[in-house]
Amino acid sequence: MTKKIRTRFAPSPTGPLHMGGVRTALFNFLFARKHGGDFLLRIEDTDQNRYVPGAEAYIIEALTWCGITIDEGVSVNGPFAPYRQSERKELGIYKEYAEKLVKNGHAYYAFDTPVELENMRNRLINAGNVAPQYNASSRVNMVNSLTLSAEEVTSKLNAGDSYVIRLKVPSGEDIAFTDIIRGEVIVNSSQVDDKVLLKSDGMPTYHLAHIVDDVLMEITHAIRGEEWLPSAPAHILIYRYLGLEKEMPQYAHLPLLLKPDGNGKLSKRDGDRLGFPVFPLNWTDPATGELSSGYRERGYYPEAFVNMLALLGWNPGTEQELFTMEELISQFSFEHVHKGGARFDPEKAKWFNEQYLRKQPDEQLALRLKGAVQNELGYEKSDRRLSESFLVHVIQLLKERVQFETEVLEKGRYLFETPASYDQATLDKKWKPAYQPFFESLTTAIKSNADHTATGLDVLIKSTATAHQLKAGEIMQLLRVFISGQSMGVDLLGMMSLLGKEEVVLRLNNAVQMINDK
RNA sequence: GGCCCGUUCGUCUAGGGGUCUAGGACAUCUCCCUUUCACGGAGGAAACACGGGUUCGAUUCCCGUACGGGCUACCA
Repeated sequence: MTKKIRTRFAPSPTGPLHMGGVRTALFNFLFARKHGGDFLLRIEDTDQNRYVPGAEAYIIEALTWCGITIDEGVSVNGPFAPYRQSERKELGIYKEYAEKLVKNGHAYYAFDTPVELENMRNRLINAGNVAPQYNASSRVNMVNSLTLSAEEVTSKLNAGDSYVIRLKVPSGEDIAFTDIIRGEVIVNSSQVDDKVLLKSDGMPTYHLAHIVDDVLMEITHAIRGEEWLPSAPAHILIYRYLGLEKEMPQYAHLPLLLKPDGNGKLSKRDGDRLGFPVFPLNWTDPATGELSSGYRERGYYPEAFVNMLALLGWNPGTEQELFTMEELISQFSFEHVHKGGARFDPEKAKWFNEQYLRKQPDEQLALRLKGAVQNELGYEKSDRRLSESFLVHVIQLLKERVQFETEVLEKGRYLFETPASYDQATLDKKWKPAYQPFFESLTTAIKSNADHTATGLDVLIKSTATAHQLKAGEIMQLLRVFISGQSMGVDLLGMMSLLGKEEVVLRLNNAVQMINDK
């Protein structure tokens, strides 16, 4: 009988969810869905000092925005509730497991004060040890249930002395485990310190908590970031000492997301520095009021964001680049997850958005554009520029020239507003007084012409040009500037047709007026 | 420093002993399309970190070196 696949994303609510965290959640989700399993969200709030209000809600909102649906967890509950470790602590489960380890001789009470720990480290450093550890060799000099008599320990415990429970890691023992992505990993236990399992405030550390919960929640695959690889051997040991090796999930350590430039992993600072979001959603730090921008507010489609993220460290083994969530689910596999870290490229992220923008139906883009136009330009409801036909036409003119919906109005402002100024460089370069009669008769011609379609205008402009012994090429650029104020932009004829006869005539008159005034 | 993990175009990556004259995408360059700018089309430049093995043959396997990353807390 094969167990039902169950994965979990278990973030710590210490701030907004980093895009690397979203990717970890995504891979957990994809793997679970692919195998018809469950995906859980567990909140690992065991560090009360780092707890940030609002972070948990942010995480849930971010995952929801991404389309990463949760089967069980803080937001939806489930058979293994509660899903918040601070609440699970009340169940006494962590202490129970920690004490079980003490009883079977694989963990011990340690009463050392912070000062004593500090002294120990300094002693070791002075002795030439670069990385001082609380381990098999140093613990013999410390205040713990291994060095104290049973009576002393009991009396300290009864007196309510502060203590932690540490894992008793043996020395010189090879610990091997199989990582789904990396294969066999072997570490000598001498490299592992006696990790704190239960803190003096009664809270478990991550090391103990994730194991207890993974077992209790019947997690089959623990998929997490590479930063956990060095402590994985300690986790293996805990499972072993708990007699739970058969229940141990398979571990998969994902490669990290690296900075677009320079060295190191992607951090919040890179976003500020290079001008791209590092977080899925906007986040305002409750303590400092500082705002970190999110992909959502930048105008990214969640589908584009997720697609981009999926391809950072994973590939389908084919040349396909655009995936729906369904396709990601059906094609995801650890065999195609990279081992090396992936440098994040903000340019490619934009490209993904552009691809998704083009897939949007014109009518929907127009509808959303309407909201933006109303907001910014505040037209009357009956204004022609708010009509669906006008807006859809705007979209058609601009759709393939932008990467974000917000750019439509930004780049196409002149489709809504009569220009207040004209591109001087083009005027200087192209304008000749001799052209004036042409523009005047073109204005008249347009005014009296019934056919205001792009092709109709094309014919009209060309014939008027011919009548003035001009070639179309000579005046087109000027016409563009007169109509839009700018030297470049959307298709000129399409733009004139969209604007309508009245507006075109108005703009042409304004332009000629402007020339005369100079 | 120690330990662990990694290393194919600038970037994300395909490829897992002969098919590699190393494929795709982003970015970049050139040309075409075009009234402009884009889009689109065509093309170009661009990579197996290095040194040893193993092998008839290594981008692919092994070992070193270099480089990069992570970890080295009563944080996760």
